[in-house]
Amino acid sequence: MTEESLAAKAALLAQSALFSGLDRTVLHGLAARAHLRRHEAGAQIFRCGSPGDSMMAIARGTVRISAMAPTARDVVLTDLNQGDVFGEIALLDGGGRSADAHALTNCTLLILERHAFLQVLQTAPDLAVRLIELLCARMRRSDERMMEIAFLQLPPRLARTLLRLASGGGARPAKRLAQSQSEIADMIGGSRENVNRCLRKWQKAGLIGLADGWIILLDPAGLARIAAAG
Amino acid sequence: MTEESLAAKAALLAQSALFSGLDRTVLHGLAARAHLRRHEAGAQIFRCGSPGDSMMAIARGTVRISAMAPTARDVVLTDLNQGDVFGEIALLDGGGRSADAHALTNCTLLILERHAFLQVLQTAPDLAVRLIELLCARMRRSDERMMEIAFLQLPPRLARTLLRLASGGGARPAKRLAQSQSEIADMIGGSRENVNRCLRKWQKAGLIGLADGWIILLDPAGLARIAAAG
DNA sequence: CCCGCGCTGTGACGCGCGTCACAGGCCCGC
DNA sequence: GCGGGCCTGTGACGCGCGTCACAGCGCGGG
Repeated sequence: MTEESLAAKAALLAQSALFSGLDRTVLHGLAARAHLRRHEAGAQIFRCGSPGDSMMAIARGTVRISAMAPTARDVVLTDLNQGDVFGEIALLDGGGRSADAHALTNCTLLILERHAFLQVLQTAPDLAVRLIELLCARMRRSDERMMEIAFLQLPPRLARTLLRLASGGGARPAKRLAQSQSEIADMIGGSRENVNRCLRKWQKAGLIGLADGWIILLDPAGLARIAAAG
Repeated sequence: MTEESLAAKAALLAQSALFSGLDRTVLHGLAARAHLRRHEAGAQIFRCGSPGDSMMAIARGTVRISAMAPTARDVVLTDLNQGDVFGEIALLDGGGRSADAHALTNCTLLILERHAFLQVLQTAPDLAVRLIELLCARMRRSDERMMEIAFLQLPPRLARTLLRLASGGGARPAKRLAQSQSEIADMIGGSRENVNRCLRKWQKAGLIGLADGWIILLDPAGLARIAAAG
């Protein structure tokens, strides 16, 4: 392994929220043990249940985490981009993967193996604290998601998702969303048809615009009102 | 604070999976900073959204964690007993409580404040690793729960819950469950009426027995088959 | 003793939403 | 230009399940 590739890997690691700002020696310790892997668009990265003894940080590209129902339809849990990290749960407790991951675009990942990672973890309390924070954040998102699914009807779930896509995705509140209606349906665990009906109703009400496959948020406050309803 | 109460608190802490087996000095460090609190049966311990800067370990009694819908009905997330620990998420990241907690029975809790806990955490890598394991386990349970809610109809959810109550609750697979049908309905996020209908159907099919408010598991394998179905 | 209250047990009804079926528009490759 | 994708758009239908309404039952208290 050359010095350059080591520095390059360290730089890639430092891009992710989990590792940024860590001590240089820790970063280099991780980088020395990490290796790169590429996946083509559409390729399976891992599947739910398979043994997982590594975690990944995304160096380039986007990865979709999804879960499959025993029967047919599956739900998109989240899409991850450069700097995001995934697969850490299976790595940490040595269990199987709890979801599927596949590459949405061509992408290159930094792979950290379990035993190597644990070695570094022992010597780096900062890293442990970061991990704890990461897991807490994951817990909260997961809980929130669960509440949504358990309590909310389809329209409020849809409204929340539109607002989330608008604010979370781009730099500042984008108002135009590119995702297809069936993609959105998968995200909220609903059917494409009902998403369509709901969107058209909101279009007629002037809350959103639909044109060229774009969804344009005209009245975010109105959507927020729907999102808050039972 | 007397020596006795310190040792007593340390002993109580050591009962919980999170702290058991930790270094004595760490345990005593935690115990010195912990204090006891009692709650009467039915009392609210904290509510969702309230600022949380402490975590609790249960010294005695049982605590119910539940989440309320914006509208009326609320779901029981879990019931915790002696040795279990809760409220750690809010403590760790300083955010608000993500659920409600109230005392099911009279109970006494060991309270650990945020700043005190973080102090100890800095100096105890073992504790950090334990915490990471705990959070991973929570994540997995939470994910599993989410999948259940998202994908399964009421009958398989009910079957899973019966089996879980039977195996998780007592020493070895208890076959008689004491919970009322409305309690079970709250656990699975369903209506009391439908739980009843489902149970009676299974009774007629010989899978379970219903007598005196007890639910008796006659054919766990049969229930498992239902639990596995879509 | 009787009233109230919490539990169980059942029928009727309605709504949300998944599913099927189908039509039209757009784009890309042969 | 023409066929086959993938998208949007809509009507019809059915099922699951929540809700309402009500009846019987055991138990503890005034």
